[in-house]
Amino acid sequence: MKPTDQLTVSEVARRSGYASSALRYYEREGLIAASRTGGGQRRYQRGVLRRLAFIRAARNVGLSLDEIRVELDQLPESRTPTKSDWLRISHDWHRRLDEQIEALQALRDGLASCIGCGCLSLRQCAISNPADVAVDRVPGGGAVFLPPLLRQPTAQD
Amino acid sequence: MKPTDQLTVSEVARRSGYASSALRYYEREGLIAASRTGGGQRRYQRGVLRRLAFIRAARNVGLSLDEIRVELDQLPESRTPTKSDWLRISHDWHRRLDEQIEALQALRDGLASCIGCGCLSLRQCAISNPADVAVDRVPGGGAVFLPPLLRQPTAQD
DNA sequence: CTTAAAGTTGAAGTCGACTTGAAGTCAAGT
DNA sequence: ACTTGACTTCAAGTCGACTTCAACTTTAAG
Repeated sequence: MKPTDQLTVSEVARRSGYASSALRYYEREGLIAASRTGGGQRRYQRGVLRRLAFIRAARNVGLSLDEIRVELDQLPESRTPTKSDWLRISHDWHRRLDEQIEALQALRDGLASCIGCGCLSLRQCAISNPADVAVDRVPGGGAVFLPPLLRQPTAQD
Repeated sequence: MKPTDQLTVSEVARRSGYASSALRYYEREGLIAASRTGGGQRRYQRGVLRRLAFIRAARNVGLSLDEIRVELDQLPESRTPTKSDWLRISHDWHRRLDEQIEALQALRDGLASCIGCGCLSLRQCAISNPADVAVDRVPGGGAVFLPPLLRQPTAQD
């Protein structure tokens, strides 16, 4: 096998769209791995690109790096996710997205009714008071939430 | 007029649902105002509750405090927003929410197609590569994004 | 062999929106 | 007058996900 799976940092950065500092950070966080040259430089295997695409996808869906690590650890080693792995995960992600969408729609619709009703005081306003939307707030402090911003798309060629 | 508009910090905190530290922070940031007693303690006017409700609503829609300050400054002084003020603002918020919803839907639908097509590699995946969704990225670094989490509802009585 | 580009580390900085802590002051009831 | 709880300020801390910096070292080309 050719040096095809001996990608340098800059190459992975370019192809994944992540900054090299982010790659180092992800490695420290245990999300990706790399071997080293004699001199101590990182060399990545091709598979890391798929892993990074997965990470970005998960971030887009709203998962934290901690959650992503758990998800990745569930796929033993570098085992390529099986069809059932992917089914399980994508179903979960789909559900998350649905929840986020529903929360936003409820908020938007509440706003629409506010426009109509002229409740300028916002006192009972569904927008400032979306209690029915943000339920499921876990006692411990966890929560149901809407996603952070949409991350940069992969620059992968 | 009775001391009705001489609310103490703890009272505003209780009725607005914001921590008193948050109220102090908002004051420093120029979002709300308070008068002082001889001894230097804050006394709020009733109107601050409406303002806080507005702030929470705006936060729920995804505005930053900076954006909210601009919005508030646009309403000269403590002028109660007129019908047209509110129409303008709520239209803007509605639009923002629609954008966020559309972005999430595109993401979700891309995910659905991924499940069907079995593109486990995620190479061309719409989820890791939602370029068409996150357009409008301003050159300067601004962006189009999805909202942060849904804030706590007002505890206002 | 030289050189420039690319890579290395650890520590510290950034951003937004607050919270926490320490140390001291005010307001109100008895 | 005393006590207690509410309040004050200013500085620093927090969280997540990275980025930036300084000071070196390795690699590859010429």
